[in-house]
Amino acid sequence: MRLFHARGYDAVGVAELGAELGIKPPSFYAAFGSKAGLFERTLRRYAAGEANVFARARAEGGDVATVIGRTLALAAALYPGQGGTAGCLVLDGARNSADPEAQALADAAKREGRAAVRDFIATEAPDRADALADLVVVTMMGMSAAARDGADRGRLERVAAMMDRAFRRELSGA
Amino acid sequence: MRLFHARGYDAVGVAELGAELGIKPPSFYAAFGSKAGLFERTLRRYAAGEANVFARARAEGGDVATVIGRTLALAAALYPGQGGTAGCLVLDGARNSADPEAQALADAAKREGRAAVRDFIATEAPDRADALADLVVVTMMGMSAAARDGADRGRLERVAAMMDRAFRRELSGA
DNA sequence: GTTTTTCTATAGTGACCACTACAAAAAAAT
DNA sequence: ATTTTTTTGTAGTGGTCACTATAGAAAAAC
Repeated sequence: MRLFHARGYDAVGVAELGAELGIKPPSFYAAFGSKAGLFERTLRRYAAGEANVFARARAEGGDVATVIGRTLALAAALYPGQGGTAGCLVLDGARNSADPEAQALADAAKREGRAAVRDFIATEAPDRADALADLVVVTMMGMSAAARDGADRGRLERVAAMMDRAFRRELSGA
Repeated sequence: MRLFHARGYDAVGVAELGAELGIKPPSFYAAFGSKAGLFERTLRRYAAGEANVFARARAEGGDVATVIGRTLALAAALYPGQGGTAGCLVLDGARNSADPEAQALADAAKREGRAAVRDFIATEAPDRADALADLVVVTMMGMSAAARDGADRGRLERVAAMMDRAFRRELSGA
């Protein structure tokens, strides 16, 4: 997971993935079927863990604005990463990949994440849920890209705080 | 330029670039020196043309809030692209590239663009210029990523309009 | 202890990568 | 018209990619 997260799907080879796991290519293919097979598992584990900042924010309760603000703050804390694993694996892991299978897997994970945010927002603002979900998703994509380009936690948190205010303002009615 | 923009630096080969230009590999290397050499030229042409939405927005005049709002609106109109060339070449062209030279070239272009925005914002809000520039850059990165993932012009313009309001609010003093 | 089965390592598959040596053709110069 | 220079196409360089055939080692069954 670390390698995919740090360098993206295409830039890491099967031999290197095997070395990280302590296995050789034949065992790799016996275990995962293909490079994309491991990527799919990796995405699943990633989205099921602490990287799902929206799920974590929602678990603590609160109204829509509170949960979204907490989501952005958690993303700002998470995205700088460590050991080169910056940004979000789902949002940027298959960016510019030449492999359509990897793109499709990441795309499905993104759609799932966006749908969860959209449906949650819809509980308070059903007719503006799409627009507000786009605002949140675009913000998270931007924060992930900025983190990948070296933005540290302080800068991301500053942006997250401004976006929290923006979201509250938009939610409460233009 | 079209190929780099549509698929990213790594995913397009020299043979294919030559075919697009109507030349064979040896002529390609005589003309550009290397694949990264063409990428550098491509970035320069891109940033010197209509893709530099901030320069275009600034050329029309107005105060900081007006120019930034116009910048975001122009980006929303440009980023959906055509023929697969979605998003911004500078912001996403070398994303996840395995070639450090391509990354460095894109990085330099990004820093240049951010500095221009920052310095412009500093003419009205010198002590908040960094934070506000981050807000603008993160927004544009997010819009570029969203466009690459298939967001159409309508959705991007909706986000741009909300971000315009957010920027105005932040600029006028939290 | 012998046999059978499962696993894994070595080594290599063809395909594609950025890049180039070389020779033929076109252009320029004398 | 001949020579020199530049340009270009053919073909191939070593390297790396995802992926696999085969054979030997470990483990399980009897």
